[in-house]
Amino acid sequence: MAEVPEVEIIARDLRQAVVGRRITEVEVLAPQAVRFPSPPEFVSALRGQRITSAHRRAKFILLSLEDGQTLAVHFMLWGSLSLRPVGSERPPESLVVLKLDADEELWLTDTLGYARMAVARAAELTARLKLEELGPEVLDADFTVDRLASRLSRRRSPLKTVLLSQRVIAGLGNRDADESLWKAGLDPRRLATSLTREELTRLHRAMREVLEEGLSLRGTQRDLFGVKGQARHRRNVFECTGAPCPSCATPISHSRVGGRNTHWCARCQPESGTPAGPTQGLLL
DNA sequence: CGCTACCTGGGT
DNA sequence: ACCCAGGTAGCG
Repeated sequence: MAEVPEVEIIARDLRQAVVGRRITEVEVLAPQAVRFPSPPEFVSALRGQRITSAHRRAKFILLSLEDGQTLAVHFMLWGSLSLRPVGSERPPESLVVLKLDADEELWLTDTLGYARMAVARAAELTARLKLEELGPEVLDADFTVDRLASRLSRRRSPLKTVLLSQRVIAGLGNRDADESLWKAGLDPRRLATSLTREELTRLHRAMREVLEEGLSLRGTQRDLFGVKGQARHRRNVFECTGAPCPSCATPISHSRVGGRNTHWCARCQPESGTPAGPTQGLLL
């Protein structure tokens, strides 16, 4: 439920509503949600700190603290952050609660319980979370077709598998990878190294459009304030197995690629040859 | 590099 | 009663 558009929306909300505020209390309700340091050290590292900035890198949210440390948050599959007035009823899936200036609370919630937080000085955090090893951000202005081409040339695996690796390219999750490949008219099972220049151009454009659209609709989930995003009904292939392709009406195929659920249109995304591609189709 | 564990709620 | 999940670390 938490792909890059959803994470970016929360990061933007945090920049607006949480930066400049002070963490006055910390409650660790689920100790496994704190990656490092130990939960008691985590609490004392955060307590009293003012939050000075909020950024996203891949699917991490990074909150800078005034003493130079950084709080990292990762939602994994179903995690989220919510900002609510003190006294609001906390959902049972709350993992960590940060009280802000005595009047609001920031909740890390996750029904699956995989979401994680970590605190350390920037250099240590970068090393332990391997942030330097992450690939270029799809949404960055300097992410060019050339950059995509050189990143994809590094691994001989199925396109879908390579696109999901944040160490190759940072930006696509399972849903957005399937949607991007559909828009680009590319079979997810093709070797990542096999794309022509024209196909790379289509993929580059599709990836950026998919993420931008998700952002403009404010994601599929609730934002920091509990408002639902509108992107959830804008899927063309993801979890649409058997439904007609929006471009050509062929039933959408489904299988596992690299252990992940994968959905595509066998007609618009042929294994080889010169596809028409849904971008030249009737819809969207 | 590909597979599995991690965990709980909701869907089948 | 199963089964499965939009992510990732860690293992063989």
